[in-house]
Parts: sequence; C-alpha cells; structure tokens
Amino acid sequence: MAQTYDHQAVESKWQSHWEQAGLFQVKEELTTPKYYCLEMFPYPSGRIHMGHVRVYAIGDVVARYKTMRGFHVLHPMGWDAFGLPAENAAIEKGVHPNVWTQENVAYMKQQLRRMGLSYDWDREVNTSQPDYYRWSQWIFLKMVERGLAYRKRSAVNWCPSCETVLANEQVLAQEGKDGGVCWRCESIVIQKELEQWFFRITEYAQELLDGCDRLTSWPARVLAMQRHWIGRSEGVEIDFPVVDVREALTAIRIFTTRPDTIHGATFMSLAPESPLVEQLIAGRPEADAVRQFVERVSRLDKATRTAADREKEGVFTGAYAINPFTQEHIPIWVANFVLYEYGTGAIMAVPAHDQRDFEFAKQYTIPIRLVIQSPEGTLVPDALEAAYEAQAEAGVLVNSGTFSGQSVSDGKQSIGEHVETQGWGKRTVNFRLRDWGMARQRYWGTPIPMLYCDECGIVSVPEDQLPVLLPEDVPFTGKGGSPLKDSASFAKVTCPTCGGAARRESDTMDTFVDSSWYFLRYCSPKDTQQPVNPDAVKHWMAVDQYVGGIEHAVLHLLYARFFTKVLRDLGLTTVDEPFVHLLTQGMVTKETYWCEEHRWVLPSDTKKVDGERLCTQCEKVIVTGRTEKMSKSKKNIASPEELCDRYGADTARLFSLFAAPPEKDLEWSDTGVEGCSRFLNRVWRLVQEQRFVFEEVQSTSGSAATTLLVDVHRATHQTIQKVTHDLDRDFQFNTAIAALMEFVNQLYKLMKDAPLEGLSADERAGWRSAIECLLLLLGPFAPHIAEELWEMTGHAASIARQPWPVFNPDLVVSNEWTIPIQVNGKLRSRITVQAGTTKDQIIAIAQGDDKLQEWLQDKTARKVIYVEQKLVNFVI
RNA sequence: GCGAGAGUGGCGGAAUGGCAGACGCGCAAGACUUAGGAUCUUGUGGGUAACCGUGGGGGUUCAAGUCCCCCCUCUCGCACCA
Repeated sequence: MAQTYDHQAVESKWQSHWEQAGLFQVKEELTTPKYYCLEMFPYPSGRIHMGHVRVYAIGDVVARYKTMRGFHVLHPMGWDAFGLPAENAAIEKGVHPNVWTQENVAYMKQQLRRMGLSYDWDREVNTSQPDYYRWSQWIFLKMVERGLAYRKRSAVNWCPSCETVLANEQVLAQEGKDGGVCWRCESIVIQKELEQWFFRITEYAQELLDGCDRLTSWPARVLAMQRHWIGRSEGVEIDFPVVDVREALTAIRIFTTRPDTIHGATFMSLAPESPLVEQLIAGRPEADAVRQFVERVSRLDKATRTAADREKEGVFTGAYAINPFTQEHIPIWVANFVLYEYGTGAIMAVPAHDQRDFEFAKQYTIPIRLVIQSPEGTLVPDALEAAYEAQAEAGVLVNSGTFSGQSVSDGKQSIGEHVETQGWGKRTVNFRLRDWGMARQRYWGTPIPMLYCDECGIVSVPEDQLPVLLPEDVPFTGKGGSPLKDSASFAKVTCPTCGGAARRESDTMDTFVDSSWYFLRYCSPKDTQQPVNPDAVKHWMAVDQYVGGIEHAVLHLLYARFFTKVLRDLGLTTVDEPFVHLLTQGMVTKETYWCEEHRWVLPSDTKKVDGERLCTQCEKVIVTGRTEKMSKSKKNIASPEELCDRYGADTARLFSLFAAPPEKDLEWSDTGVEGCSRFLNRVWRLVQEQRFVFEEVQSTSGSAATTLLVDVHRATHQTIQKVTHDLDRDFQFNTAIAALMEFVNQLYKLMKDAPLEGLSADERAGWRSAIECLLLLLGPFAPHIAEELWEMTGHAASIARQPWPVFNPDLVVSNEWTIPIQVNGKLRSRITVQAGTTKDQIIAIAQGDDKLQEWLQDKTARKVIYVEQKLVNFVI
C-alpha cells in the first residue's frame, strides 16, 4: 500500500475535472440564498507569493463552505492590472506594459489554478483592458457632470532631473538631506504646482463617517483608522480684523476647536502657502525675509515638512490683527507647522494651551497668557513648562473677561455663541479628509476622458466615443511628464462641441479608481452597454465576505465605499456599503538570517554545525534576525511553486490556514508544512485501510449499539459540531483544522482498539459515515485529496456540491461524564459517573472519593458549587 | 503624542468566568527496518516533593489566562489637523 499519495497526479486531475465540468460557474438563482465571497484581486506583478496563497486559501474555504451550506456563491477573480511596475518594465526592458502585464496575468492565473481555487473564471475582470476601463471613464464623466470630479491647482512631487511627477512612495528620505530624493536618480525632489483632477470625496465625508457605525462586522482597528482618516472636528471660524490694512485684506479668518481659549490668543500664524501672506507683507520692510522663509519651507516635500518632530519655525510679517475678544493687537506670523489645506490655513495661537504654539512662543519670546486654570488652581503662567491642553478635566476659564469662571465646555459653548451673535464668524465642522487627487502623469492607467479646447475650455469626451484608448505608439524613456504627451495620435483631437482643434488630457487615473468598483463589475462582467447591470448588482451586492490585507485599511477600503455611494446616487446600485463582513488577514513572515559579511542570506546558504548556524561561504556565525514579512531583500521568501511541487496545493492551503488565526501574522515554518503534509497522508492511509466498509457486504451480526459504534458516532458528530462552530464564528480555520486532526487521531485509535474484521453491518455503516464526514469537512480546506477519496469510496458527484454534514446532538453526548472535583477552587480529584447522574448523587460520590478525604478531612463544606456536567467545588 | 492590538511550554498556538497548554512543530524513548531525514507507538510546562505556573502589582468571585483598577514591555497604524 502506498505510504504517501501522489499529490501531483491527484491535484491536476481534479483541477481539470472541475474546469471541464464548469463546477464553479454561478448564475443568479432564486431558489437558494446568494453569497458573495470576494478576495482583493492581485496586481499582476509576475508571480504569486505566500501572501496570495494565504488570502486566496481563506477566501476559497469560505466560498466552498458556503456552497456546501446551500448558498449559491459568487466567487470571482480578476486583475488590478494598471500600475507603475509595468511602465518601469517598459523603461528597463523595453517590453510594452500591456505585453508585460498580459504575460504576468497568464502566468499567475495558471499558478492560481494550481491552488485549486473555486473561481468562476467566466467572470474574470482585467482593469487594464478597454472593456473594463471604458466604464471607469464613463463613471468619471458622470462624476464630472455631478461636480464630483473637478480640477484645481495642487502641489506634486517633481524630480527636476527625470522631469517627472513622483508618487509619495517614490520620494525617499535620505540622511543629511533636508527633504526627499528621487528613487531613481536621487536628485532632491521639489514641489511643483500643477492643475490636477480631484474627486470630491469630502462631499461624502459625513456619510462615510456615519457608515463606520454600521459596519459592525469590520475589524475595529480598520474602522478606527478610517474614522481617524476622515477626522471630523467641530469648532468655530472667527474673523480677526487686520490693523493697518493693505491690499483690501481687512480680516483674517481662523479655525479653532478651542474657542474657550481665545482670550489667550497672543499671536496668529498663517500657513506659508497662504495667498494672504503676500497681501499682508506688501510694502512692509519684513517682506523679503518672509518671502525667503516661505520659499525655503515650500521647497520641502510634504512628508518632511509635516513630520511631527520638526522644529517649529516662523517669521513675523510686520502686520497685526485684533483679537475681537480682547481688542488687543497681536502679531501675525508665518509658521512652518500651519497647514494650508486644513481649516482656513490660519490659526489663532494660544501658547498657554497648545503645545505647538507654546514651543513657538518660547522660541520667539511671545507672551504666554494663562486663560484656563487647572482644577487644582496651581498653574502659574510664568512657570509653565508645557501647554496646559487638558479639556476633559474640569478646567476653569480665567482672564477671560465676562467668561471667566466658566468651565471649559461651557466656555466653548458660550464663546461660540458670542462669535455668532456678534457676526464675527460661525460654528463649523472640519474634516481632515481631503479631496482625492486622482490624476497621475503616467501612461499605464485609465486615460481621463477629457479634452482641452482653445474655444470651449475643458470638454468631456462624449459618451459614445468611449473608450478613450491608450495609444500603442508611445516611447518609454522615463523622462518628461506623462508619456501620453508624446503620442501625436493621442493628443491631437477635434473638439466635439465646436469642431476646432483640441488637446486630449494626457493624465491617467490613479489605479485606486479601477479597484474602487471592480466588485460591482463582477456581477455582470460582460455587459457591453453599461458599467454594471442593476439587476445583477441587486442580486449579488453587497459582498458578504471580503478578504484582504490590512494595508488597504484606509485607501482602497475608503475609496470603494465612496464609489459605492456615488454609484448608488447614480442609480446603479441600491446598497450604501459594499462590504458587509471584512476579514483582514495578517502577513506571512519568516525568520531572517544575517551574515556580517554577506548580509541577508538564504536559509539554503547556511548550515548547522554543532547547533550553530554558519554561512556556507565564509563560515562565519549567522545571526538569526527578526521574523519579518517575507521579502526578496531580506531573503526570507518561501516559494509557492516549490511548495506545490513538493507537497501539493492542499498542503500549502492547509498550512496557511492552520498555523495561525487568519487575522494574525503567520510565521512560516518548513517543519510545520511537513506536519500538514503528514496529516493529509494519514487521512489518505486511513481511508485506504477502510475502503472495504464502502463495499456491499452481508451483515455479519445484529445491530446492537456497540461501544465502538457509539465512540465512532460521538467522534464524528463532535467534529462536525466543532468544525461548523469554528467556521461560523469568525472563520477560525486553525482550530477547525485542529479538530479534524484530532478526529483522525481518534479514528486511528478506535481502529487500533477494535480490529476491522468482523464488523457488524451497523458498525460498517458507522465507519462509513465517519469517513464521509471527514472528507466532507476536509473538502473546503484540502479539496483535491477530499475529492479523490470521495470518488474512491464510490461517490459519483463532486464532493464540492454535497451538503455540509449536520451533527446530531444526541450522538455528541457521552454516556459517561468525567467531573473534576475541586476543594476551594483547586483541582483535587476527578470522578467518572454515568451520564444523567443527578447533582445530589454526584456530590455524594465526590464526598466519598478517596483522594478527596485528605482535603475534606472531617470538615463540612460551607458551600458546594455544582456546575452541570462541568465540576464540583467544595468550599471549606 | 493619538489610535488599535498583543504578552500563555523550547516554538506556532488552544481554552462560552469552571480540569491551563487542544492541535501542530520540536525533542526523547521504543517498534518496524540493511538503513532512514519514511511510518507507527508512547512520553513531553517547571519542581525530588509539598507545590508553583498565563508580563508585574492589586481587586471582584466558591472559581480569573479570561472581568475591574494601576503599571511594564512589544507590534502595527496615524502623526504639527489648530
């Protein structure tokens, strides 16, 4: 008998079987409930990695499980196929981005097939192909119509040497340089103002925030991150009149969440980018110094400038404003830490009660006035070492005119009201969330379907002219702006309005646009008339279970929510939120090895000598580094392909589900993989040894409920119960698989204790049902081996289409109970009684237990705690 | 600084307030073998023992890894948002 099964043969056999039978194609049905299971689609980078194995294994178990539970399951897959790496490949290797991408898609698709994933490939979506991106363009046009897409000037990272726009991720920090450098040429990156396209996501800020409260099946930390990202804060906008007015700037409006501290505002700060600065300094002696400061600050890239630990710096404008509450003249400064995009780009500075203002005031010797006294009343203005920012505590307003004596919260309220009644400003809400700058000066993305006409200005491409195709004749040099600018065939166009000469928009869309609605496209992927078929969307949406990496906690998941609301308002869907349940799986990590001579080294370049790990090249001792996310640079990669070759897809799947709970990081372990492989071989042999119970035989004896039968039944039904429970409750795959392992161990043990010869008909039936349940429960996790054994045991129809087994509560319970006996909460003994023994009987038996005499002695228990079938505790 | 999460054997990890350490890895002994890094069986938290054990200290409870309070450490995310 074969000791191990041939996973290669079995797996490829079933992969083609499933495919030929179209087993995983799904249609809208009305007879069974729908379930939409979705994993985040991959970027076709070339090869799948262990992170993919993990996320797709998780999704596949969910899809297969729900199918067996009687749902018709939509489980689609596609490609997030636009993006920078394709363009870099074009620059570096001269291969066209489309060719590179399509080759990668083909290769990775074959890799995914080898994993035995239950996708409906008929619904495959590829965002880089015109049949998809024309609808991204269509949606864009609708958003233009509704004012949800618009142009405005905005700063971008610009590499003067490459003459190109850089994404934030392409700007690298470098030691000793004040500001970031280009990832390719290491030139200092500057900020450049460009007209750009934006999505007005801020229009939905409040709804996106409110929606978080209803996403009760999302991980708390994802919701926390989204709430923080949206960042709602309530405050007051207040006008501070300018003294000695120039250039018609009569007042400066500030935003504050702490109106209660306004009597302590001893200066004011403007953002360096604010146009007010120039109006304010015109003709003043300070003008040059201010301009120099602004120039210096605005050269820095954003990440550097806004680093929290950056020193507070500023310059006095020479101008003064009037604090409307105190009538004092306070100096107006320009400060590096004030953000132009937030609030009004101007703040009142209250050094006593804001740490940033405090540091600034100390540096430039500006008065610090205490206007909130702590409950203890111990704060002394001149002795403050840090700002007193506490607001929740019962601080009291002081030095605040008629408002003195009020609590902080009363002060906020009454000062806010006073501002409004005096006409000095208004109470308002501010969000941290900014509009989404979605234009990229890149080739490999969805072209933005807009034109610039000298006569008509900005013109939309008419709907019937979509898609705006990406031109093929584009040189990839890595220089200049968008490569599309260099395509004559693309750029030149006639204006659809006036027929005159016009120029096409050469920017493309951020790839996050493509992935913001792909889950809707899966519902009707081949529709040529509209982006989505509203009926299909109505049937399938929302996604019942979404699975993906935590790295998308904010951007993708927020954008997808935004798009869903936009498309709802366009009448294309009726759901408010796209994803009901969200599972964010952890990273796949592995130990790293460090050789002081050869830096990071592959495990295969090390050897163990006398318990010490040495570098095979230089014999130096290897330091075992931290366990980190798998990465090429750290050389701690495990290859899915090698894994499938050596152990098979079932083992790969099983290990990635077993080694850790899905939401936690998974530490890769080669020996752990072997353990899973061993388990599958144990299953294989177990079924081989028991195959005869599936053969028709005459019954050899009566049908009494033998001990063996009871034990087999109990093990079976306990396992069904446990696995079902673990899957229903937050998909605890690791404990579900542990239960299956335990079940197999039990069956081996039972087999050993009771030889299989001479089984009664009932016992054979019991074994048969045990094996069947084992295979059914294993099916979602290790589908190939389950399918093969299912067939071998005489079943014609695919195991993937069988109903999930149901446990019988009567068979789960044991006929005897083992009850732990405690004295004062400490375990002292254990008794075994017949099931159904009453409380009083059990207590009596326990009291008579030999082992307990030492502890009970002659004392009477003060109290006896009895927990049904669980324990007895004597309190003495 | 703000937010989230986590600290349990040699390791990954289990435990609706009710037998701490399921399951797996590793390790040890044995079996089968010419041999095995295959497979099978048994054992495996610490301690000679009484006992002690879930980061530390308090508390609630008949009973705490689990609930409450304080503290420590680590990881991740955000980070000058007025």
